[in-house]
Amino acid sequence: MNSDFTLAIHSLTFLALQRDRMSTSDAISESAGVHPVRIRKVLSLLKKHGFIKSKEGTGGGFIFTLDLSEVNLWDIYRITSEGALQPKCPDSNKNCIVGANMKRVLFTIFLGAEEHLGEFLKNYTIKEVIDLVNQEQNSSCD
Amino acid sequence: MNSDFTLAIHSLTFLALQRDRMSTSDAISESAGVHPVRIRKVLSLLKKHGFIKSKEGTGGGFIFTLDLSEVNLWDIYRITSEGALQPKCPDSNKNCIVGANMKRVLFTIFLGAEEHLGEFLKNYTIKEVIDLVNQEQNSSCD
DNA sequence: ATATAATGTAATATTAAATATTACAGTTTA
DNA sequence: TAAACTGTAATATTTAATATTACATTATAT
Repeated sequence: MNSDFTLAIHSLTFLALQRDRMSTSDAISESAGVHPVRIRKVLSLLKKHGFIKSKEGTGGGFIFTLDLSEVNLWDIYRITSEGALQPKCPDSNKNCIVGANMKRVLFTIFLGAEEHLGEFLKNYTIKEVIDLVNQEQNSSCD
Repeated sequence: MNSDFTLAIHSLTFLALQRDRMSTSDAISESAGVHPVRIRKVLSLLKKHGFIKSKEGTGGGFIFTLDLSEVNLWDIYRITSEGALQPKCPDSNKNCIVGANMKRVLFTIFLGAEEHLGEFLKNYTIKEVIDLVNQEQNSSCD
C-alpha cells in the first residue's frame, strides 16, 4: 500500500483545523513531510469526491467545507486505496489444483477482509482524528 | 505488504493436500510461481512456530502434521506480516500540531484496525481454504 | 496589462522495497 | 561418497513508491 490514505487523512485534518482560510499545498506538504505535488495529487482525488474545494491563483489553496463528522476514514480509504489490501499473486501453476484456484480464493477472502476493515474505519471521522491529535498533544510533556 | 502471507497460505494449503508425504520447496515453488528460496524462507517461519516439520537430505522436504482446523489465517498473518498494515509515515513537522502528532494517532488507529482484521481472518482455517479451493475447482468449466 | 502566486497534471528521475538469484554449508539417504 | 534435500547469507534485479522538473492554467494585486 502506498501512503495516499494517510496523506489524505493528514491533509484533511490539517484543513479541518484551518477552516476559516485556504491552505496551500506547500503548507500542507511542510506539515506532512512530503513533496507538494503529491499533496496536490491526493487532494485532487478528494476534491473530485466533493470533500474539499480548491482555488487557483494568488491567495488560493484548499479548503474543507463539510462538517467534521461528515467524513470518515472508510470514505477516505475507498477514494485513495480501494483494493490495496489485495495481495499481488504471481501467476501460479494451472496444473496444480492449489495453483489454479488460490488466486481467486484469496481474492474473495481479501474482498471480505476489506469490507470488514471498512466497518472499523467508519468509526473514525475527521472529528475523532482531531480529538486524538489533541489528546496526543496534551499528553506529551515538553 | 509483501506477499509472505499469501505465500504461506498457498504453501500450507499445498502441504495440507499432501499430508501423507513430504513436499520439496521446488514442488511448492512451482505451484506458487515463485523462487524456491522464498518458499524455504517463509516455511522456515512456519516451522519455527510449529505449524510444519521439515527434513533435510534425500527424500526430505516439508510436511504439515497438525489438524486442518488448527491453523487459521490470523495465526499465519501474525507470523508472516504482523504490523504490515501500519503506514510508513515520513517524519513530519514537529512545529505543526498535526505533523507532531499524526504519526502516533495513525499508529493507534491502525493497531486497532489490525486487531479488527484479525477477528475476520480467524474465521478461515486451512480447512476452509481447501474447501474454497475445491469449490472454485468444481465451478470452473473446462 | 503584467507580474506573481497559486492549482493541475504529465513526464521523468530517484529511492526504497520486494523478489530473484547465486553460493555454499549442513543433513540425510542410498 | 555422491546426490538430493534444507538453511541461510549475500548480492543482483525488478518493481513500486516517491520526488522532481516542467509547464499550462487560473486568479489576484499593483
